[in-house]
Amino acid sequence: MNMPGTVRHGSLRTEVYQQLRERILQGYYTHGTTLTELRVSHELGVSRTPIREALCQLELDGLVMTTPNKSVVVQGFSDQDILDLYEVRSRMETLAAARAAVQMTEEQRRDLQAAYDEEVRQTKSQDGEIINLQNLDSTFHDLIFRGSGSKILRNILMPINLYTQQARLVSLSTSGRSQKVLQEHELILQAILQRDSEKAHEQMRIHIAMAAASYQAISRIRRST
Amino acid sequence: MNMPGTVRHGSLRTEVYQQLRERILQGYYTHGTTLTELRVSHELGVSRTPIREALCQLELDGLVMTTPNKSVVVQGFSDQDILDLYEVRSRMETLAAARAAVQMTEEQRRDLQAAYDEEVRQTKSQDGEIINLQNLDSTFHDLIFRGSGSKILRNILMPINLYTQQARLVSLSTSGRSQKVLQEHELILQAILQRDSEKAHEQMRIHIAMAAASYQAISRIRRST
DNA sequence: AGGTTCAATATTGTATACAATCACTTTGGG
DNA sequence: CCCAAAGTGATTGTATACAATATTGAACCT
Repeated sequence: MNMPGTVRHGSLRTEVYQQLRERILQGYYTHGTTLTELRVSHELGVSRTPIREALCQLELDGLVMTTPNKSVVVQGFSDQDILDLYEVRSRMETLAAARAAVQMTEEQRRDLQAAYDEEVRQTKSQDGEIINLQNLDSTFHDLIFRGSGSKILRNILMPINLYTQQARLVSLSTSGRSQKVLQEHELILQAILQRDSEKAHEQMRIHIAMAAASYQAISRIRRST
Repeated sequence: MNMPGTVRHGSLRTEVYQQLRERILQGYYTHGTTLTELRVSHELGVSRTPIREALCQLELDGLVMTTPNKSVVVQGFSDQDILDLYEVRSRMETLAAARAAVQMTEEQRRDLQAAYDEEVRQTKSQDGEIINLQNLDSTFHDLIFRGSGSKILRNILMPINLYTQQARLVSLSTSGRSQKVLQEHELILQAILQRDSEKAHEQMRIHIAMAAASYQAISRIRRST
């Protein structure tokens, strides 16, 4: 991939995978687009091999559909899919938070606190880009389900967390939402630090319900225009 | 893959993926085993290309861990992982069942009924192999989360359903469990056919709790021997 | 004119060749 | 004798060549 100046983390395959995922999630490749290996290969400036491997992974994510001997077609997420995503997240992340409150190591607790502090800093500063908040939000949730001590939960929530990016971009760009996210995160953090499973569960439920409502409100407006 | 007489469904990649997944789930490749591409390539009699692609997918499933320029190492599932799996399934499949009760089309309802009928037939007949019941059980659950109308739920539960195979093999081999599974499935089926979301939710919760308890009891015995 | 067949072309599926990287051994110096 | 460093073998990462399959379009028949 022709990106001089950037350092390659991991293999080309990984990079292509992330690149394609981002392009689908951000709507660059829309639903129904057929991706021929050669075309993508030219677009990204690498050979077909890493492209194919990345597409295999996207297939498992459900972001593309592949049928043997045919080109892969982009699936993407509809607004309804995003809402379904919140429904699933509500059930899974509440579980993760409840477990994290009990299971997290001291180091993981410190990391979570640090992630929250960074969120506060970025939100206060005027040069806080949306993209930063997006990533910090993502990291906060990431730390929690990593701290749940459940490999299964981690495996399920990791991709879901990525998909949520699409919704975060919309959600966080509305005025006031980032402030609210911060408050909700604080309550979750407190509950986890206090090792209060039930409270962590409940605060996470509220947080995700709020996020879902926020997204729904915006997508309704967007659709009517 | 040198399997004369067998018809190839889909590509080599898919077949290798399924083969490797099965081998890991059935404990042929145990936790910590390093899989070099060349070795697997020789074992299955295909070139490295489809092997690599299959390994990419297994990585996303969390069944193997890959680090750049190093061999992939098998992760597999511990007993604790299996129990965590039931915890997740309980939350996700109850949701799927509740949604399916309302969302399923008439055709999907007929298919579910047919799947249940087949389970009854196989359970009654003496030549009912465990492997058949395993697959029928899997199919029953598959139909439900496909009928939930949520792409996200489907994407999450499909791999989980596969992983549950490992637990089903253990669980269904205990005397009486298959009869109980049948009864529980009947109650779920009824609730869905009656379009009773709450009942479907509750019956699914009970079903999975029973399965979890059954697995836990067995794994405890197995560990003590 | 419309449909069908067959050939040409494009695209995927697989194998292999080559480059980059890693792990291990062995050799040279202190 | 021990440690360091280069070299060697093994293994992954990438690219490309070839085979199998699908798609397209044009010519031919009805």
